[in-house]
Amino acid sequence: MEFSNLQAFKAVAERNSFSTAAQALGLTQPAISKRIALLEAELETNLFDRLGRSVELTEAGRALLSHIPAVEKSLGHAERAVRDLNGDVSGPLQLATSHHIGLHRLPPILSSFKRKHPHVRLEIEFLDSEQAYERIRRGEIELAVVTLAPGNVSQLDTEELWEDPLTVMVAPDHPLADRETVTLRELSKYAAVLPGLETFTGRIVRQHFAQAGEALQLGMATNYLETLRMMAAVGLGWTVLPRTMLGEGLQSLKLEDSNLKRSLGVVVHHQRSLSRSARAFHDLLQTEKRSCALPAPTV
Amino acid sequence: MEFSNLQAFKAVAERNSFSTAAQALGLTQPAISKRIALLEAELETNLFDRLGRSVELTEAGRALLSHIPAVEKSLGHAERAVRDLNGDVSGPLQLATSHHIGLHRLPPILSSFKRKHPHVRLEIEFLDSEQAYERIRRGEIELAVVTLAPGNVSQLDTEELWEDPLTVMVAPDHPLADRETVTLRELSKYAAVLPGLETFTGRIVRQHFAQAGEALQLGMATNYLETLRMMAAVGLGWTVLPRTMLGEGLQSLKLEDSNLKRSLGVVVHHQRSLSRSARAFHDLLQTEKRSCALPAPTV
DNA sequence: TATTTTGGATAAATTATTTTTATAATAAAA
DNA sequence: TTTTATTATAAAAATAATTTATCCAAAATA
Repeated sequence: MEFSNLQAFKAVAERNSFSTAAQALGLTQPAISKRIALLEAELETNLFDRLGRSVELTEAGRALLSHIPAVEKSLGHAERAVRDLNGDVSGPLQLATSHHIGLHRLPPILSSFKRKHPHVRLEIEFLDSEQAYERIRRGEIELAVVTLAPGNVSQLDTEELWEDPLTVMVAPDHPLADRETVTLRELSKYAAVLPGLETFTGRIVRQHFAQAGEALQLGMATNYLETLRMMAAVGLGWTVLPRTMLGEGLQSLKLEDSNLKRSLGVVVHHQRSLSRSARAFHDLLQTEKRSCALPAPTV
Repeated sequence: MEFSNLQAFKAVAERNSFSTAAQALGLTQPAISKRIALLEAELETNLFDRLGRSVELTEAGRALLSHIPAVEKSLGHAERAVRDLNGDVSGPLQLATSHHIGLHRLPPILSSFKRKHPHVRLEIEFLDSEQAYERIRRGEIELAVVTLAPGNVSQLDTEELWEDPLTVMVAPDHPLADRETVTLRELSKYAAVLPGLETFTGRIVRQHFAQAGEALQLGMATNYLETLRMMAAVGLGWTVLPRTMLGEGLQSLKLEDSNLKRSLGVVVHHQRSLSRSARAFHDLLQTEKRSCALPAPTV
């Protein structure tokens, strides 16, 4: 029971005529005859009585005709459901981000998105960058706004949204506090509090020291930058934080021989297609990036 | 959106694989690829993400899949409705008959039919034979059990069920009452009460007289045989009635030179197919005819 | 990292199906 | 009876679907 044959059947039933139905469908009369014959063979019963000059539904034909609207309706709904995805954006949006980005970068974007697409239910998960990468890879989350890994990562597409300069920070009573500039070697003499290895930020700093052949005196580590900042402020050691987090109780030290930075950006799967809501969010991020070459907000 | 393509889509979605879906449907993998491509072109959207080794529904695909059961259901119902016509007989049965047949011949058949097919709603219409013929011809009624027209009638199929011998009847006080036999010429001298021209019974009698070149003295006519019988009984004239209606207050006269008879039978359209209930009734009539070569019931 | 394996896409050839053209058959209308 | 209108049918043509063979990309394996 192909749908096109049912349509032919309906056209004939509505006109009690094969030939005018054929005209209406832009086909020839024998084509209609064949389609009806196909249905009749499939259902093993006649659908029309062939009276001399016209044609009339049989009992079986009437039974079938009465079900055509339901079939059309169900098919119409199915098509509608698919096409409606191009209309108003709705449905859930699974989004991962870091506490830091969620706190300092995303709020204006989220509120603008919520205004534009009020029917999207935002499901935000706070994760380390690496965890986020892994969940995107597995398709468990559509989109992440996190610290980008240096270099390319297989199966993922990334796009930088913000350059986030990092800077060394110490408490005002730290021995290095009044220095204009410091070297990595000098820093390596003092205790450090840094983000864990499972964050790209932590890896960036460590890699930097490793390349210079300098060791690190690691104190306790946490991935939550606000906490890190607090630990540095109470004097547990020097740390590296986004310059934008500079503020009361900490002062920044300029590195003599290099500068540190990380990229914040959006990560998606390279093959999986995005849901409408994810695509909308992705698009919004890009326009924000272009329009707002503004300085990042302070803490 | 042909149904077979939707089935292919469903098969792929259930397995996240084109090739195993192909196996399941007894087709090759490229055939499935093409069917999915057709759907995707029609809906102007991808239904699957082609990940390296497997395949996964897109948002559009998920939307479509959720509607497949409804489509299957509506199509299943349609097919079911047609096929169920071969099961239990039900629905309305439009049947025409004459008062006489309805009163004297049909009751046992109707009750047997009702017992066999309790779900059929009998819609009986009492009509003159000619009216019944016309309504059958127009397809307004499926089946009639009436006096059959002499000879063939275009567009209709008839089948005799009972031979109904007719006889001349008079009241006991009629001048011809004590005669053993009468001739048409003798009858033509007396007033007659006969069924109208619109009944075949009336026409049979008139034709008989016309062939013999004899005139008829017609009194008032009615088509309702019971009334005719009453009129003859009270002395309004001689009449012709089924021999089975002979009884108190009337006596029959044997015609010297001929004998009159009519056929009672069933009439259907020669091309239109009968509904299940009509076919069942038609079949029952034929078996009754064969089994009951019994004498007809008396008044 | 290189190689093999797996699964989908694609092109060409083949096969099936559908459609058309032309004609027959039939019944209704003139 | 002839004409006309309608569907059925056969053969040819056109179209569509399927298969075969091959390619390509991504994963798995060595």
